[in-house]
Amino acid sequence: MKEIKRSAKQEEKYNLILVTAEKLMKEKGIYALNMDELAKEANLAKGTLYIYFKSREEVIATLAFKARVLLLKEFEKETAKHLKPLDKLKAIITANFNFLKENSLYYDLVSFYEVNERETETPDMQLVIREISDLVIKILISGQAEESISRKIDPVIFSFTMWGMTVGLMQLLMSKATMIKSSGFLTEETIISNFLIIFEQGLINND
Amino acid sequence: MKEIKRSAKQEEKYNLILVTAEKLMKEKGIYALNMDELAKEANLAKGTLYIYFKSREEVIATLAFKARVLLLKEFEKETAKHLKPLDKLKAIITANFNFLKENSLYYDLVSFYEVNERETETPDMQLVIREISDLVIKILISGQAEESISRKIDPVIFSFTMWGMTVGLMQLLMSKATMIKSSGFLTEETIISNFLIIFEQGLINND
Amino acid sequence: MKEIKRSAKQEEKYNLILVTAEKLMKEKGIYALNMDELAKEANLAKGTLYIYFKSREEVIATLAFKARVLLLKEFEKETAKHLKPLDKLKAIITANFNFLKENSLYYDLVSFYEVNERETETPDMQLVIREISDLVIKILISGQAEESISRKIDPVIFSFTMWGMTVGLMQLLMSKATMIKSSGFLTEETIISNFLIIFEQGLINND
Amino acid sequence: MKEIKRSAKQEEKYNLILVTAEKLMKEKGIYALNMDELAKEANLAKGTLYIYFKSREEVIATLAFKARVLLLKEFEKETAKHLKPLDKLKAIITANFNFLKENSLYYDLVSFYEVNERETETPDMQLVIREISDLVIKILISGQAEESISRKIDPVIFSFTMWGMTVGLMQLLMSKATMIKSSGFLTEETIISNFLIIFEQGLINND
DNA sequence: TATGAATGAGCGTTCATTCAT
DNA sequence: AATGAATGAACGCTCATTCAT
Repeated sequence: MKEIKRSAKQEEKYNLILVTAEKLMKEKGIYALNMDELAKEANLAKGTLYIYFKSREEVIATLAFKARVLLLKEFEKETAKHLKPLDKLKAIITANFNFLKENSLYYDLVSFYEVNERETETPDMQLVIREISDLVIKILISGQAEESISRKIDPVIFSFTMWGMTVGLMQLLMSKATMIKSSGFLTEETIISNFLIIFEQGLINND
Repeated sequence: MKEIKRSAKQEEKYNLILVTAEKLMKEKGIYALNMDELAKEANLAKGTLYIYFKSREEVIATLAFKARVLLLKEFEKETAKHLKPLDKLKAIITANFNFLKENSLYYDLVSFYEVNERETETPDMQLVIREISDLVIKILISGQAEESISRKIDPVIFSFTMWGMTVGLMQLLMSKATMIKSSGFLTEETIISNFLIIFEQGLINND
Repeated sequence: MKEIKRSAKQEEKYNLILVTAEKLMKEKGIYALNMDELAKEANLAKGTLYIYFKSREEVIATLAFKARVLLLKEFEKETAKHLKPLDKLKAIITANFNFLKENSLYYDLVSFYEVNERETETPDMQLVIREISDLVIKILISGQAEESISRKIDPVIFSFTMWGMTVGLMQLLMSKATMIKSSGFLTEETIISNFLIIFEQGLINND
Repeated sequence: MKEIKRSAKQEEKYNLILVTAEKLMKEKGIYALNMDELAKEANLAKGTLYIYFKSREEVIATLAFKARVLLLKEFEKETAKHLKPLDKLKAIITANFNFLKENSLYYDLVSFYEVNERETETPDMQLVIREISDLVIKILISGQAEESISRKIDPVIFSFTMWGMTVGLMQLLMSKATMIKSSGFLTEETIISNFLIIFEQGLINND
């Protein structure tokens, strides 16, 4: 994605656009990003945006890509801290949750592309998802090898399932954030820990 | 929600708008619904739409409401077919999946209102979600009473968790539908059944 | 203007429309009058309005007519209280001001038709203006006859001039009402009395 | 008000819009100005209008501002031609009348903003009115100083009164233009001169 | 490369009026 | 006479994209 070599100055401008887009989206949401405002906020001409990005869509897609990469890095970092496969998987879920809390825009971006089948979903982007998927698959296989994780679960399918249910739960946490806060009973943490209980229980080998 | 009595003719027109909106959204997505096209496709004047619906938003909200009600009904019907709590819960997930397959727009609408905190989310609409939630809670409690389901799981939190992870998985199934089909390995059915294994394992009482 | 004989019931409905229109215009201004709201507020079908009035314009025109008649009556009543021609004229200006204060909508309506040359300005309506004009002319002539008012002033022209400047001043009073209140210096009363000084001085016979 | 420097070409387009708006308003009235027609008539895309003006309202406000400035300039020019305060004041009224005859739209615009308390009434615009007001106040004070004008009249209040009654008279002249012409008796000139007689008589010092 | 003026299709909504019943 | 559903032109405004300079 735009891996053409660029001068430092160009690189800078490219990043400026991205950073500014991020800032604006944080303020008003993904859909509200608009090229006029983006240009003005970045102190660039509108036309310039179109030199660096083919379309508004591409700006968003690029950011979504970055978000995924960041998420992947986070997963790699957190799983590395644990030895047991199950702990690694739980670490992914926790990392996911923390990432959401600290980068809710990034999370929106991940979901945005998850929920809608976009034409701009480039090979690059799919690759990252694939890597996340592979990470999970490897962990699961190793867990089955050491017999801590049930062999009933297919690793490839599981990586898919795990991603879906985790993202779904996070989305719900976000969309119901105010409801949760005002409930006086639910907290994000208890919801997550309850989920982890089921999740762990669901995976362990009982034979 | 528009439960004012109407003549048969009016009812017909009201439904015509809804059906047409549904059709258009199926073709192009929820966001793409636009009043010009809706009017033209329904062979009505644009102004007529505004006799039956206060706004574009209300058209969508009405459909979303219908979708939720339909889903609730489906859940009630399917859970009634089973006796064991765990089977009831699994029936909900399966019903969810089947509903998705047959009414993918409706499913989009459910998620749409799930993901975005809309102002048009009326008490009516929340009530339905509440009822779905209650259905799950009751099943879980009865499962814990008969000791088939682990007491580690909080019923209220679980109803929340279950909804989030299920919707998330369904969304992923939808957005990756073509990918799944072309994988030659994954099928929606195997994904669901794998999920059910984890789900069941995660809930059962091991004491 | 709609002087066709009507049954009492019809007359009642006709008046209901007018009264309701008046009420709505008081709340939101002349321009904001809208037939939907008018029908709903009067508990009539929209079509019914068009039985009694040819158009929205006619509703407004009718009310403007009533306003003028009321104003004329007021002038007649107030001038009758005085003997001296100059006092009569001053009474008209004061009456005008009081009328404005108590019936600002009616005043708006008078100005509305004064400022814009409407096609709906019917002979009836012009007649009332003519009568107001005649009232002023007669007073002026009598003042000139008794030599209290300068003969330099042409009565017919004066009736025109007086109407223009008075309405103009009243309009300004209305449009600058908040400014006047907040000035801490100007009051409507001092403005009027200052005007009356000039007015009187301008008319009296100095020979 | 849009005093940002612009290229000649832009200035030209800016003026084109204003000139076209003026033309259209002359044909159909202020209220009838509409952006579609304006764009078409000016051979510009609708969006282009919104580059130069924030809104329809701003187009009108800009024209109204120009009208006021023009009027003020006219007043300054005409008053400068006279030495005696009373002659200066009469010159203002005459200038007002001539301005009206030659720029009836501009006059409408002045009244438009006079009659309706608009939100777009910016400080700039108020300043001009203020300057007109100050011009009158100074003349009156100098007239009182040299004892040609009655001290009974408060200068500040008078500037208000004079503006109201003059604008009112002009409006009436405009709205009754056809009636006046067809009367065979009234002419605009005799109306104005009659008004001036009263006006002068009303102000002079009789002590 | 950079600019930013220009475009114009598109949008949701309003509302005076008509007309079949 | 009375209804109110239906009409559809009209409106102000937005914004992603283009392109001459």
